[in-house]
Amino acid sequence: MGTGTRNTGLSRERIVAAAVEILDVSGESGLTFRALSAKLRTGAGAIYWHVANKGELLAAATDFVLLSALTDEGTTPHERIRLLAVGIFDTVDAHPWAGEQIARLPSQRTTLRIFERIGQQIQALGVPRESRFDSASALLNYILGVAAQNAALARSASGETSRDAVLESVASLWEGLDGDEYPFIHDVATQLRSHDDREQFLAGIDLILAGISLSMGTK
Amino acid sequence: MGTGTRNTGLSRERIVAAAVEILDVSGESGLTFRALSAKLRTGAGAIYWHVANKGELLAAATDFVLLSALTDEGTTPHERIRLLAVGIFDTVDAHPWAGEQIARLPSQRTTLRIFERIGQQIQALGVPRESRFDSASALLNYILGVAAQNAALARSASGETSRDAVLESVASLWEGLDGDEYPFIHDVATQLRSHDDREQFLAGIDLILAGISLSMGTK
DNA sequence: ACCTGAACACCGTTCAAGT
DNA sequence: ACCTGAACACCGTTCAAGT
Repeated sequence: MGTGTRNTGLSRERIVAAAVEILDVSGESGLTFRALSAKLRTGAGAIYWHVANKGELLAAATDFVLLSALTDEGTTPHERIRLLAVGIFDTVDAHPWAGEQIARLPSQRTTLRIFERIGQQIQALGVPRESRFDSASALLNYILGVAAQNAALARSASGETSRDAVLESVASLWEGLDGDEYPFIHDVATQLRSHDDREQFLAGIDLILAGISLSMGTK
Repeated sequence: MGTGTRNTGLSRERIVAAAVEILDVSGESGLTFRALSAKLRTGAGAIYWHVANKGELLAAATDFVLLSALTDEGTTPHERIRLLAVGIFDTVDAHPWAGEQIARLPSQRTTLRIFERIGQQIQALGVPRESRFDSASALLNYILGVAAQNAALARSASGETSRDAVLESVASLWEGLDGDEYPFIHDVATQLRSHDDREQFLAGIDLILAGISLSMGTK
C-alpha cells in the first residue's frame, strides 16, 4: 500500500541491470550497495541474497555488456576477427568500467566465448593445431590490453575534462619531453593529435594477423 | 628517548619502499594507511604530507618495481625488444599487484620509458616513420594485456590455492566444456596443462614482430 | 616544515528479525 | 524462500594540535 513503484520481487537480472545503469552514470566508484539498494527500493541484505559480493556483481555486469559485442558478422576469418575485435573495442568505449574489469576476469563466461570465436577463426585461417593456442592468445591479450588502456584513459577523462582534453594534454606532455632522452616519443607526439584510437587498434589486429599468416609459411 | 628504532625523518622513498614490501606480502588489499603507518611507526597524516593519496602511492610503487625491468641488454633490435618484454613479464610475475596497476597508468614515467625503448628498436628495425607509432603501440598494448592477465591469475591463486592448482582447475573446466559449443577451447585444453606462460608470451611477441617486418615489405 | 593521532564520512558485509 | 535495515568492522582522508 505504498505510493511509488512496488518491488515485485528482486532477481539477479534486475540487480545486474541496475548495476550497469549506475556504472554507466557514475563509474565503478559510484556502484555502492547503498546506491544500488536505493535504486532498487530495497535493503542491502536483499541484494546479498541474489549476489555473493561486489566482485561477483561487477563480473556479472561486465559479462552482460560484453555479450552485445559477440557478433557473428563477416565473411572471411580475417574479417570476422576484425569485427569481433571492433565490437569489444566499441563496447569498452561505451562502458569504460567494463574495460577495467575484463582484464581481471580470466575465465569469465563471455571472455571464454570470445576466445572460442577467435580460436575458430584462427583454425579457419589454416593455422596448424600446435600454433593455434599461441595465436589466439596473442590476439586476445592484445584486445584486453587495449581495453584496459582505454578504460584508464576514460577514467582520467571523467568529469570536467573531456577525452580530447586528456589526449591534448598527453600530446603536449610528449612534445615537451627531452628530445635527446625521448627521441621516439618526441617524434611521434604530433601523430598522437591526429590519430584515431580505433584505427590504431585495428592496425594492431592486422599486424598480429599478418604475423600469424607469415608464421604459417608464405602462401 | 624511545626504545625501538627512532623515526629519523620520513621521505617519499621510505614510504614507497615500505608500500612495496606490504604489497609483496599482502597484495593490494593489504596496503592500508593504517598498516603503512604502523610499519613506518608514524601517523597516517604524516604519510599524506609526502604522498597525495593512495592512488599516487600505488603508482609510485608500480613505477619503482618496474624500473628494474628496464634492461638494455641484447644486440639486435629484435632481441632487445624480447629482453625488455621478458623483463616486464618477470617483474609482474614477482609483483603481481604491479600487473594490475600498470594497465591503468597511461603516461606513467616508467611506462613512457618502456614505450620509448620499444619505439627506438622499432625504428632500428627499419620501420618507416608513419608506421612506427602503430607498431610500438601494438607491442606495448600486448605486453600490458599479458601483464594484467597474469596479475589476475596470481590474484585468484593467492592464499591456499597455488598457481598450478588454478591452472589445473582452469584446464579441467576447459576440458569439461561442451565440445559442440566450444570445439576450439575443448581441443586446446590439453595444451594448457603443459604450456609455459613465458614461452607463450614470447611467442606472441615474435608474432607481432613478424607482422611488423612483413608489413615493411618482404626483405 | 613536518609529525601526531583522533575524528569524519563512507564503504562492504552480516544477521537477527520479519513476512 | 526472500526481504528489511540496523549494526559491525574497516577504510581513505582530514585537521587541529603539537614540535
